[in-house]
Amino acid sequence: MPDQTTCQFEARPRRISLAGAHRSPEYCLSCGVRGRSVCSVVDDADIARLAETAVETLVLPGRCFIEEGGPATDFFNITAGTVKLFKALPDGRRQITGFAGTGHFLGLAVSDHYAFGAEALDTVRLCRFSRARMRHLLDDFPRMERRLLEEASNELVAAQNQMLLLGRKTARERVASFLLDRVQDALDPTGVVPLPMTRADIADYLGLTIETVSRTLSWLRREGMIAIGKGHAIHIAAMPRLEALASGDA
Amino acid sequence: MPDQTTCQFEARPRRISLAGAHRSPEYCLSCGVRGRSVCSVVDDADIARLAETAVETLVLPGRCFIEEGGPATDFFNITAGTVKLFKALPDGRRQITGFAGTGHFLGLAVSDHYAFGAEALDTVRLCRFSRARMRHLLDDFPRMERRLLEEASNELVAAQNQMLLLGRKTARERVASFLLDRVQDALDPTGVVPLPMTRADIADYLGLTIETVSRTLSWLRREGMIAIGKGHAIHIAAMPRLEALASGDA
DNA sequence: CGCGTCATTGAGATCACTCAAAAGGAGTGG
DNA sequence: CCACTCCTTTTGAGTGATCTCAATGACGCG
Repeated sequence: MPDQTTCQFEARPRRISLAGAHRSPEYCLSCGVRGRSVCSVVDDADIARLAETAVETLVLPGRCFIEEGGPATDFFNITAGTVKLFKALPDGRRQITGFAGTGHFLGLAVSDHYAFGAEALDTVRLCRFSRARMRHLLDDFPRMERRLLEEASNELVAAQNQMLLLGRKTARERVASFLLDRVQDALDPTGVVPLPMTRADIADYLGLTIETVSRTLSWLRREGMIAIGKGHAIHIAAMPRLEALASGDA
Repeated sequence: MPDQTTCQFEARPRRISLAGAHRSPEYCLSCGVRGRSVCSVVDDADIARLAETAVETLVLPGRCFIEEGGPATDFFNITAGTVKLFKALPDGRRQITGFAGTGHFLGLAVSDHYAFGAEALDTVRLCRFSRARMRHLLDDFPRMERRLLEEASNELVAAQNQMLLLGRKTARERVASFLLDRVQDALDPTGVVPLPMTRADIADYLGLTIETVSRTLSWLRREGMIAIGKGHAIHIAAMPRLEALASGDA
């Protein structure tokens, strides 16, 4: 079982390319994530610059690869898997500030210390950029900065939505909002929500307890709004009712 | 009395410069806010480009100048006063997502609709940039984009802190955190916190009710941690105890 | 002085939390 | 294949922090 208290780098880093003395750009060119991430703004011709800057890293489930308060040495681009971002209080209370999936960019910080921690939910693959190398990259590709600004803007909007949720919504509204966000994120029109996170993670994300999350999901099931399947998957049975609940119209 | 429900543009816009056919750059050159805002990255030589892009606007206390969900037509740079940013639910519940003061840049959004509303707390002066003009400005001054990215990063960190507060802190911890943030913001080492906002605003910011905010401030006073002065000003009497409370060490 | 708004304080209600126990699932080893 | 363990999830009962409702007090303004 992964130890949640020790937040160590248990990753296995290796260079993107293993062939030849130079790191090859083929990896980036064939990267399925490129279209969805900051990397998309770098042309094929310049991709070598990108490839030689990145280090591929694998993070095992439950492992922490960003330690809250630790020195901010790297930026990360997630190429596979899902991570949770969180902040903690000295007595152990936790708030998950977001879940970051494939294509997400992590580590934006003016300070030289990370303001949050990051832990892998499942096996996560990511590209790692040292701060110094990233700075050179941004100097050479100003379009990356624009793209990062877009991403940061989107995250700010999400953060504001989450503040509304945490500050003003009831437990039922929070869980409904969460499920809808997830189904949006999964781009699955059938209404099946994959939940790679535990009840504890959902609770820490919604500012609730495990018990309240569980009770609320049971209530949604009894009300016929969702169906709870095997293996952490939930099917949304009454989308309009759930949407009304999530937006507080109920 | 300002009507909070109608969120209209009650501002009095006028061009920055009134002298001559061309808008003069003197306004920006002598602007006391320039050093603290995105404008600082534009050299004196190029300041005319900046000046001709901005429109000075005055917003009266209690007036809304960004309507949540309305078309995102402009960006804003606050040159005087304080505004509150908020989101609302259909039934009237509100969450203030932040207070923005002099030098702050508003309106970052990828969407063409504002994700939040903004209302003046006191008389607010701001520079207004249309989206189209702003885009040209960013094309010409890439350093502005970098500066905006820094500002967005800082706001993200603040948003994450606020999520921790809203999701996991008690009422006492929230109020203590709020007072400390304010004193930090005011750069006043004497520990006097100016509070230009009402109890209702504080409550909507901290995810509490007016009554709880009031009760908690009274409790802090009884405990000797603060002194409540005239005219919405609070003096912090026991900084270390307040800090311990805010961080959850109590 | 009288009015409206904002802030404080009190009493009771409620939603979510805490504590506790049982049920469900996954992995391991006999 | 089953027994066993560990962990997660669910459900129940009671508590408590915060909310709601209500009244009073303080302040500014015409």
